[in-house]
Amino acid sequence: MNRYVEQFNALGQKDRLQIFRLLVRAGPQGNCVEEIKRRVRMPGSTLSHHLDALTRCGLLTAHRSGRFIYYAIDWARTAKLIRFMTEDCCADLHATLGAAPARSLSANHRT
Amino acid sequence: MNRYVEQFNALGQKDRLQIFRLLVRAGPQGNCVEEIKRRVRMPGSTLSHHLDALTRCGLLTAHRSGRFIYYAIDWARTAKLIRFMTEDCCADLHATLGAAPARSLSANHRT
DNA sequence: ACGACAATTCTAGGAAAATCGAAATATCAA
DNA sequence: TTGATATTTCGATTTTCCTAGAATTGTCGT
Repeated sequence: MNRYVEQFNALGQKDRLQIFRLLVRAGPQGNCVEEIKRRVRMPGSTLSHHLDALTRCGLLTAHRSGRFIYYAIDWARTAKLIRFMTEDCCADLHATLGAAPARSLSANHRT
Repeated sequence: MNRYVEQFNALGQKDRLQIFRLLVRAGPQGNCVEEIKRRVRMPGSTLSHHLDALTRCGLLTAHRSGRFIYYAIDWARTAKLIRFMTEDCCADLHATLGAAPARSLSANHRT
């Protein structure tokens, strides 16, 4: 579960979520840092740290190709995170996704 | 999208994720703070801050009943977050959820 | 080997978050 | 109204995160 904490934490930051979504749209090849930088506009060192955070927690993969390093979504891990949310974490919700049942929370204390 | 950032961020902390999962299992009634505290074991003031964070970002609802304040999952909002992950954010994955397709990222540079 | 380019690591300052004891607020019961 | 219980707010400390310039590493072309 600690892995999930780190992943949620990685996505819980404006710039990093933006980067993540960008790479989702980039497809399996991903994008090199230069390309990402062109789109999100931030200093290289800052971007590098964000990419590192996303990679360390398993959301992205990185591989070098010549002078470029390509970052791409790690689909296996990402799928696991989603599964965690829908099945493990939100077991109850799983059945009612989208329905959002009305709660009835009036008179019930246990004393 | 900022709402989602806050929500991911809220879940990106060990204790808060634990609280969240606890409340998922607690069902629509939720639990009062005392009950939660008995299970997660942390000082009241710390717990209170975590509950506040989870509530402010829309993941929980709170309502008073006598001396107790019950916290429960906000299913509508939680469902929205999951939908964001599966549909909006991970559009590509949406089709292949659970399959975790093998990536082929070996020899493909664009230079 | 050298110069240019891609990206990371180093370093350090500032901002934000986590923590928790103590004091405050709210509700109930007698 | 007093005392007990439930929870939050206040205040202060510590830790963790974000940011970004400068220095560094790795790779290519010539």
